[in-house]
Parts: sequence; structure tokens; C-alpha cells
Amino acid sequence: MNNKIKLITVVGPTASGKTRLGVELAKRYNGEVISADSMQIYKGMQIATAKPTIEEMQGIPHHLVDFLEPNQTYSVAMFVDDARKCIEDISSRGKIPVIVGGTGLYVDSLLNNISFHESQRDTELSDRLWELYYSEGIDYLLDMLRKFDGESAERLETEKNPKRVIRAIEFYKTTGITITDQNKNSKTGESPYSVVKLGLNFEDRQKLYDRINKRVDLMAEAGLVQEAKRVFNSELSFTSVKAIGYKELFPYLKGELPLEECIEKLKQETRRYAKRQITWFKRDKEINWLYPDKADSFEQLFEQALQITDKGLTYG
RNA sequence: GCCUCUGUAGCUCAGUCGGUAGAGCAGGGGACUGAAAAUCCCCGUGUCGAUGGUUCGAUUCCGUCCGGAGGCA
Repeated sequence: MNNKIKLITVVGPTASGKTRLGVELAKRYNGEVISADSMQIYKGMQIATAKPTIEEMQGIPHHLVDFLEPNQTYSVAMFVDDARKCIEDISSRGKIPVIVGGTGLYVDSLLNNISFHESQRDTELSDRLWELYYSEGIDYLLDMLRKFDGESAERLETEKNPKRVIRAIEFYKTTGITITDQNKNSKTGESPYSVVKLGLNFEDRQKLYDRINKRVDLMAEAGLVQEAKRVFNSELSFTSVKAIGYKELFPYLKGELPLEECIEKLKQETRRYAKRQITWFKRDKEINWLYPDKADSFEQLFEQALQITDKGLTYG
């Protein structure tokens, strides 16, 4: 007998239609939406993050959206913590949690029941390590790491990714545990969830890109520049500054580049982001892919989603 | 009409003293455990404008034609 909590997840690249599908599924299955989006969490960042509007929510409660000030940092660990509580709360009320979002790391960490170490980040240390990276290079950091964690040093050797090398060093220095051991320990617990995974993607990449381009134009019409101006003048955290949609417009706000050019740059950055999201989700073989550009209408796509979900919720 | 320059990867251009070619950008693929909308790794065959000629061999030299830019009338 399976007594795991049943969940539905909707993932996919930006502008693929996750919001609408998520809401329709929630309506159908008596559910509530939990957003898995690292930027929609921030208050005041509405247009650029394509945060669902009240109309789009159609009365369905949305969790983990629009609750944090932009000067606050956030992380996967916090998300997993928050999302677990939401899931428990929603299912305790007899409803089904529908997780909707494009932040792959968040979704996977939650579903794979990753347990993060209780220690906090040491940003002072990581700042110093970044300085070392700029002055001494990646190999210097890899040598540091190799002294206590040869396994991850070897793994990160070919990658040359400063962010992960620095995190590995920082983690060991603050906890005395190697990141290699931590990663092993983090995935020992079995997932308490039984999940139906739905993914949205376009068979024709260009169609997705066309949607992205169009959506950015619509954002501009909806007042993206004014929003960016406000965000530009407010205090941002290390996490929130990374949002796509503002930093690309800053050159215009500073009078350095024409708006037209910044908008083009924004479209391009959004396209690249979508590509990275697709790469991330593609490797999860449990995802049931739906293709809006293959369906005649949303209704048809939704029918396909229902078939998969019905089956998954019954036998999963 | 005449003269000069120009036509090479989706774009901007290099290059081949004649042996079928390479950068940047765009794009594609991949990685991903506390900033993830982040941070990185890998990937360059294209009728070298068309057509004749010279040549063992032409994208490269010569002729003609077609397209683009500028100058003189």
C-alpha cells in the first residue's frame, strides 16, 4: 500500500505555458500551486519575472510567490524547507500540491528529498576565495581543495567552475565534512512523495524563441522599464540582482545604451536561459513531455496532461 | 555611361604567394547539491556570387555577367 503524498509537478523552460497548465490542473484536481521559481519569490518584481497575476491564478492559492523583500537572499535549502511545509499543509487539508516552476535545482532537490546540512553559508570566506580565484586562477583553488577532498577536486578538474570549487572548499572549512561526503549523505532518505511529472517543451525550438521574443515585447508595453527603474533604485540582495529583465536594462537607465539594444539583449539572455532550463530537465527520464506546438489548442494539450495525471495519481 | 572598391559560415570579416578555408558574434550540445534567472565545459563544410578560360589542379590568376558600396560625369 502506498501512503506517500501525491504531487503533480509542471516544469519546463520560461514562456512555455507552465502557469496556465498548473492552474488548470489545480482546478481539476482540487489542488493548490506551489511555485518553484527563484525570482517570483520577490515582492515588487512582477513584470520581469512573469509572475502570475490575480486573474491568471483564477482563485487558486499560490504559495512561495511574492513573499520576500528583494534585499533578502534565498537559497535551494530554504526553498526545500519552505516547500515541504507547504506540501504538508496543503495535503493535510486534503488537497493536492501542484508544483509549478522553472528552477530545476529547486524542483529536483525537493523531489529527490535532498537533506541539506544545517550549517549556514560563510559568505566572508567565499568572497575571499573569489578574490583568490581572480588573482591566482582556478588551479590554485583546485590545489587547495585537493588537500582534503581529492575526489571532488578530480571531479571538478575538467569543469573549471569556480563557483562549485569555492563552495566545496567553503563547506569543508565551515563543517569539517567534505562536500563529497555531504553529497552522499544528502540523498539517503527515500522521497515521501509520489509524483506525476509533467514537462512542457517545444518540438521546434524557434517557436519557443518566438514566444519569448514576443513576451519580452509585451513586458515592455506593460511597463517593464518603469519597474526596472524602481528596482534599479532599490536595495537588492545577492540573489535578486541576478533576475533577468532588469540588469539588461540598466545600461539604458544609466544612459549608456539605447533602449532598443537593451531589449534585444534581454531577449537573447532569456533565450539562453530557456536553453539551459531545457538541458536541465531533459535528463530527468520520469518527466512526461507535452508539446504545445504539436497540439491544436490548449484544450487538447490539457487533455493529454489529464490522461497522464489520472493514470499517475491512480497507480503512482 | 565611365572609374574604383566589394561579393567567403545565420551576421561581421580574415585567409589561401594556385593544392577546396578560419576567427568573433549568433547558434547547438553538455554539466549542475546552500547566489541556479547562477556558474561553467565542449562544438565551425561552407555550391568561398554565377559562368567561361589558363592550369595536372582555381575560392585564389584572367575574361564576361549578376548583386552591393563609393567616386566622376
